[in-house]
Amino acid sequence: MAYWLFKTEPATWSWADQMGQAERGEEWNGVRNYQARNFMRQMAIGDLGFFYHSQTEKAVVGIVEVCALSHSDSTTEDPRWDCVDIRAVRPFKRPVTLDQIKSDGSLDEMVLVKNSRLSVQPVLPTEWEIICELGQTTP
DNA sequence: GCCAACGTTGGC
DNA sequence: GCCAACGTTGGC
Repeated sequence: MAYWLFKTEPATWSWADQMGQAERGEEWNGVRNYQARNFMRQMAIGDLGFFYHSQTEKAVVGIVEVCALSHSDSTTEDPRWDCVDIRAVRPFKRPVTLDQIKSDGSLDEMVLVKNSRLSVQPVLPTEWEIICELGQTTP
């Protein structure tokens, strides 16, 4: 099983919105970047991901699970763009801020730090554990 | 609101 | 196939 990170502007699609979809899950559509798309194509059912709020909040706020494999993005006719579906698993007891991640020392190699613009990213198992611990949340 | 970083587009 | 121009994103 692999770990990922999904980034969103909370004003557009927030953790509350995602939670509202409950078990059904929701398309992670709107991605128009090849790297991000390719990561989604690699995802398997049951893979876990961090849900990250960019801009105003800049924090990991919850854990999601991939519940549908990559398929065509319903928001475009362009056949190049695919997306997976994800559903909320649980919120972080305490959101983990970008500041915390940057000052931790052991998370400097995270894509979130090195390439802040990539909206779908892989996360290493060690990074997953550290951030779950910071968020006081079971991995 | 600014700007750096990065990705995409299009002309050559 | 290269590269300049442009657009977008996200942190500050």
